[in-house]
Amino acid sequence: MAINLSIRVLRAFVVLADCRHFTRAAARCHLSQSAFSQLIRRLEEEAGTALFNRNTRNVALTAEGELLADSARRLLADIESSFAELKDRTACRKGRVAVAALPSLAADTMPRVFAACRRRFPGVALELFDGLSDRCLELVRQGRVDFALTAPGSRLAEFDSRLLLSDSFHLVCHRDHPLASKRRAGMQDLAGCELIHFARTSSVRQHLEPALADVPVLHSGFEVEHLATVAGLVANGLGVSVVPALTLFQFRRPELVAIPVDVPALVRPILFVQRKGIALSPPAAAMVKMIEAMLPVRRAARQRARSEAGRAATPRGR
Amino acid sequence: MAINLSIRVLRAFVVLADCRHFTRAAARCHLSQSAFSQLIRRLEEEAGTALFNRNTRNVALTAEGELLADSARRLLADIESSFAELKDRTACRKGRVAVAALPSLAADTMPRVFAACRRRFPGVALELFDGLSDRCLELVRQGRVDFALTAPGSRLAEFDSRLLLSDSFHLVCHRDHPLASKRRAGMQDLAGCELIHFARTSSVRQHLEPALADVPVLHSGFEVEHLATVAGLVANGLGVSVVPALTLFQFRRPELVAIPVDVPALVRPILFVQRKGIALSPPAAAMVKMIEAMLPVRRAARQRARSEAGRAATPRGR
DNA sequence: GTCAATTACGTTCTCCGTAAGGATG
DNA sequence: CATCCTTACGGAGAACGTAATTGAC
Repeated sequence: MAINLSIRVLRAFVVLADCRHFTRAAARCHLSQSAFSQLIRRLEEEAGTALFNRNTRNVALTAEGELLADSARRLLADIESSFAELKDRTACRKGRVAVAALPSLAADTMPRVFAACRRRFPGVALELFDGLSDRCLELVRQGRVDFALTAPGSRLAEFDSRLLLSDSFHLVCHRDHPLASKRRAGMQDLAGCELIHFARTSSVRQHLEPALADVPVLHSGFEVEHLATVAGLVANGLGVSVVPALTLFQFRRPELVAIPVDVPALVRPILFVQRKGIALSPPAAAMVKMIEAMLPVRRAARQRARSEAGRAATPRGR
Repeated sequence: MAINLSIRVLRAFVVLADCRHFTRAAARCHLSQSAFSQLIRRLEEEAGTALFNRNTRNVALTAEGELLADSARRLLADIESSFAELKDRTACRKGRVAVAALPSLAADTMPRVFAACRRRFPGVALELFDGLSDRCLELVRQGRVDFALTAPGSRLAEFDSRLLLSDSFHLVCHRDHPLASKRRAGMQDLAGCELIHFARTSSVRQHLEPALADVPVLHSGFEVEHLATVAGLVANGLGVSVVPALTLFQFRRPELVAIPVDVPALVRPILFVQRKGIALSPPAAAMVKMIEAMLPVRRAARQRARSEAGRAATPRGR
């Protein structure tokens, strides 16, 4: 009673309806003519009626065959377009990738990733959300983004996550500051400096706090949210700050100097986070691959930044 | 590359998409859960992408799965309605039967067949064409009718035909006519009678001609086309006629008498004719079965007519 | 520890191809 | 009698079920 056709059978049926010749239709379907004959017979059994009037000389659709042929043609077109759509998505010719990232990554790394992605997969729509780690995780939780690049946040165990890179910290100060000539800095070097703090909610602050526990820094009274503000304050000699390497692009001004902080424990882990047990969509997976491929470059860039740090954080050509 | 799904697989996919539980979906598809799992895996291979995010605890569609599920639901509905339409036709719930028949059959036999057919297959549209045998055959040739009930005509070899019944002849005359009291008649009884002829094109005339070759009948001067005219002429004592049993319904008047003609060679074959090598549509085949089932009834009716013939051809109720 | 999906493996069954058969023009 | 569809039959591969395995909560 239940219908159990295969698409192959429907296609073979339509081919025979078109060329009205078993031998030729069989050849066109890459089947022996005998197999083709059996296939049509089975189809007719399933349909419960003859679909072709045929003898050894002529083959023509019956009225029922005409009816089914119309449906079959429509169905095949529909099936094929549906699968074409699916293939377009798996081949990243269509689709959408939404990413949440920390402001630092959203401002520098992700635009470069997106640019490469747009070049390679022009049909894929790209979306970016920038926010602190809790906001990033919330977007992942809601399924509004495919994945997030963020620091560890609350309830991280709800997600699948893995370490993408370990972001080191740099001391940034005015080039006229006493520390500006150093090639490397330790936490104790900050003793007596006026430190510009980040808001307590930021992951940077949360990483710095323990490391600064026993360093007698002077509190500048500034506790800002945006890196650009930090840069402005430091550039005007109102204090120094300690920022992750990934944010250094904000500090590439002639009057500023960035010095790597040599405290192995002081690193900000950047995680790749996605919903637990959810496979990435093909374009999202492709983007992740691109991000990972760009990571060595970034590491090299970090090395370059480190070696440049002795002089000044000069703006990179772009 | 080419798609080779079966409907079963699509249906299984939709079932799983609906109930998001392999074991239950497998049961609903009457498959072992293992077979079901493999089936989904094969589908995903064919689709080229994961369709479900799943672990041992949760099953949910991926974005690609959602896409395919939408298509699949639509496709299944389409396929099922197409096949339902086909089943309706094979089950004679829908369809059309067109028949060509000689005027005698079209006026009496076919209406009764059609009435029975309409009762039994109310969804089937019925069409009737009445015409002489060449016209009937032409309609069959053009495919405008499914079959014809007719006398042998020109180029009969072009068709598939078989004898449906042999129509005997009756002498019809006014009840005051000298022959009216006979129970049976031979050709020689017509000697000296005024005979009302049919048009030369009619099959009746063509059958009578040879049998009358050596009978010295008087020619009435009438040569008409319609049986009702013959009946009118005979009823008014303007002559006698010899007509096939199937036309006797035209002569059921109190003033008329019908007497069977006992000439074995004088029969008019009524053929079932269809296009060569063309299968009948299901409702047409059903109608043919009904016609054949009604034939014994007709034979019985003919017997009844014969036994009534001694008295008068009294009108049957209706 | 239990429930559920996957994997392994032997069996069954479908489907194909070769070859013989039969019908038609 | 040549062409072309159908039937017969044996083999290859797909699909199924049982049972063991893995994984999640």
